[in-house]
Amino acid sequence: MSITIKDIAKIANVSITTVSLILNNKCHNIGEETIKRVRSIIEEHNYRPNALARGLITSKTRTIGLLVPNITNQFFAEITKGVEDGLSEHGYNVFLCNSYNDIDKEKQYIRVLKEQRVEGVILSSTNTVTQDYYSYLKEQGVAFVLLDRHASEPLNNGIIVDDRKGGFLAAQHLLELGHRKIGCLVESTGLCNIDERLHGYKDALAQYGVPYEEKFVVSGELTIEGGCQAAIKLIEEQIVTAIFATNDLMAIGVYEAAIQLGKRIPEDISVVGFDDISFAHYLTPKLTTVRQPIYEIGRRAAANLIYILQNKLYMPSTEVLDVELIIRNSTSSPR
Amino acid sequence: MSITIKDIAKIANVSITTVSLILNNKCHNIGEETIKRVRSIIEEHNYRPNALARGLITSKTRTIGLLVPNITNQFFAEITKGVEDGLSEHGYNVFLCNSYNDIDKEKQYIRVLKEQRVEGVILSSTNTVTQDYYSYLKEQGVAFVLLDRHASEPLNNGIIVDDRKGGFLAAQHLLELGHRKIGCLVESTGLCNIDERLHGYKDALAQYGVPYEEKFVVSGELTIEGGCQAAIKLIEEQIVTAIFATNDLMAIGVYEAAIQLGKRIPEDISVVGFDDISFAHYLTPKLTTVRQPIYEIGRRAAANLIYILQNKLYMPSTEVLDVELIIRNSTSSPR
DNA sequence: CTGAAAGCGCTTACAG
DNA sequence: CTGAAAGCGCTTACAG
Repeated sequence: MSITIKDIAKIANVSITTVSLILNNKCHNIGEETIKRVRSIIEEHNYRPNALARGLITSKTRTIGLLVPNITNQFFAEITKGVEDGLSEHGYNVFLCNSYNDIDKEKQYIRVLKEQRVEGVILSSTNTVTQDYYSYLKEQGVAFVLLDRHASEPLNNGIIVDDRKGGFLAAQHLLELGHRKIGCLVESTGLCNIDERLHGYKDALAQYGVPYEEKFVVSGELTIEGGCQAAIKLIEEQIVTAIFATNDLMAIGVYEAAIQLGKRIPEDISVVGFDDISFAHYLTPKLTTVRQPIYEIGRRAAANLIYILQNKLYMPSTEVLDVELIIRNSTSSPR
Repeated sequence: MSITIKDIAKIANVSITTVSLILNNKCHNIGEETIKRVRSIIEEHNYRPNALARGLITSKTRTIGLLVPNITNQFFAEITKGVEDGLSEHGYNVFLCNSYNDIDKEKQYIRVLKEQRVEGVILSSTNTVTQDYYSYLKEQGVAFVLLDRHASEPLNNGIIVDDRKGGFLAAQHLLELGHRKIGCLVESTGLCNIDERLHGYKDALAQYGVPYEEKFVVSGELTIEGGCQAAIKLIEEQIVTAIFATNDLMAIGVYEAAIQLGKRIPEDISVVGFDDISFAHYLTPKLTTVRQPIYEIGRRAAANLIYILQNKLYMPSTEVLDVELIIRNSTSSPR
C-alpha cells in the first residue's frame, strides 16, 4: 500500500541500491545529478523508508523501552520527559510501559520489548534490583540502565541520587530546629532508596545524640493515601513534633492526616518531604522537601543508554546525583 | 545473535512452517506430539519471535503512537495511563511522544511514527484540528483518533467532553452563589475546548440576565504561571468576586496570585477550575472544579482505535463524555 | 559511478 | 499431517 524503495527506484530509473545509498547518506560516489533527482522524487512522493525492514536488517530499531511503576506519579512523569528529550535528540523513540508495581507485569513487558527488538531499556524496577534479578536482566540480551534504583551489587550502569544524604539533610534540618521526637514514614517492600533515606535519618539522629526509636518509623504505600494512613497511625500512637516523609506524595498524605486530626502544620507538626515534585510548591503551607534533580535523572539515564549503545560497553559504575534541601514553610521549631 | 525460528525448527527437526504455525496457534492439523515437543523447545530456549520480521510481513506491528502536548501535565499523564491500559489489554504497545505544543514537532513525530509503521495514532493535537490539518492527517494513511480535540468539521473518530456544559456548570454555580462580576481565564491560541468552556460561561450569564463583559475575560497559558499572571492582571484591573479558570493548572495559578495580592479564597475571591486533576483535592482550600473523566477519556480513545483497526472503518462521530461539577471549598457567596 | 544478488526472520498460500 | 518456496522492504558486500 505504502510506497516503497522499489517504486522510487523505478520512477527515478535507478537501482534500489542507489536509492538506499542516498537515503542513508552513503552517496559519496553517486552523481550529483542522480542524487538531486532521487531526492526530489522521494520528497515529491513523501516516501519514508520502512523502519521494520531497516531494523530487521541492521538490528538498529532506534527504539528503546521505558519501564516505570506509574506514569501518574509526577515524579515519573517528569523523569519520562527527561528520558524522551534525551533520547529524541538522538533519533530514538520510546515505548512507554507502566508496571504498576507488579513484578510479573514488569517481566512481561521486558519480554514484549525484546520482541519489539528495542535496542535498550531504561528500567525503574518495582523492586530493589537483586543480584538474581540483575542476572536475569543481563540474560535478556538487551542493554539497560537502572533508573532511580540501586543494583544490590556490581553497581553499574545506573542513575541514582544520594538518598542517604537526603535523609540526613531532612532529619538534620528538623533537629536543628529543635525537634527530638521525629517520625519517619517509609515503605515496607524494602525499596533501597527508601532504606537509604531512613539510613540518613538515623545518621543525623546519631550525630545529634538523639536515640533512634523504632516506634517512630511507620510504613505505608508511597502514595497520598499511604502517607495519610501512616501519619494518622503515627500521630495517634506517638507524640511526635515532626515527620519526615520519604517521598512527597506521602508528605501530602501527612497534610491530609493533619486536617483530619485537627493539627496545624507547622505549628503542631513540622513536615519534610522528599522529591520536590512541582506541586510541593503549591501546597499550603509550601512543603519543605529534599529536591532530587528529577528531570536530570531522566536525561542522564538517556545519555547513559546512548553511551552504552554507541560504545557497546557498560558504564563502570552507578552515577550518583546530588540532592538539596529546599526549606519552605512546613517546618518550624516545636512549641 | 538471538535465537530464530530456524534454530527452533532445526532443533525440533521440523520445518519452520510447522514452528510458525504453532507459534500462531494455527496448528489445527499438527500432531499433538509435535506441538508439545516444539512448545517445550521454544520454552526451553526462551525463544521470542522477532516482531519486526513479523510486522514486515503481516503489517501488524501491534504498535500505536500516542502524541500529547506534555506528559508532565497531570491531565495528560492520567490520559496516558488510560490509553496504555486500554491498549495493552489488546496486546498493543505505545510509543509516547511529547509535542510540547509545537506543531512542527508534532508533524515530525507523526512522520517518525509512520516510519515505525504504527497501526494507528492517538492524537491530542497542539491546535484545534482544522479541516486542512484533518485532511493532512488522513493523507498520512494511518488510523488515528483525536483525543480531547474537536475536529472543526466531519466530527468523527474523536473523544471529547461536553466542554460547553462544563463552562455552564462552573458559571452557574458562581451565579447561584450570588456572584455577578465573574472573571474568566482562557487561552489565546484558540483551542476549541477552551472556546467551548467560555461559550458555556456566556450561556450561563445570559440565562441569569447578567451582561457579558469582555474585560472580565483574560487569556494566558494553560499553566500555573499562565494562570497566575492572568489572574493578577484581572484582579488588579477589575473588581471581580469570582474567577472561572478554564483548567485546573490555571486555577492553581489563581491561588498563587491570591497569595501575592493578599486576597483570601474564597472570602475575597471564589475560584472554579476545570479538569479535576488529582491535586485539586489537595489544595487549600480544596478546589471546586468541573470534573472530566480523564482516565476514561484515555481508555475510550484506546477502545475507539482498536475498533477502527479491527473493523477498518471509522466511528461515525465524535464521542462526547459527560462532565460534573465537584463543589469543594474554593467557592462561597460574595461578601 | 551504478546494479544484481543475497539475506535479515518471519508468514502464508500451495503442494503433497 | 508437514515442508519447500516466495516474498515483506530494506541494506550491504561485491562486481563491473
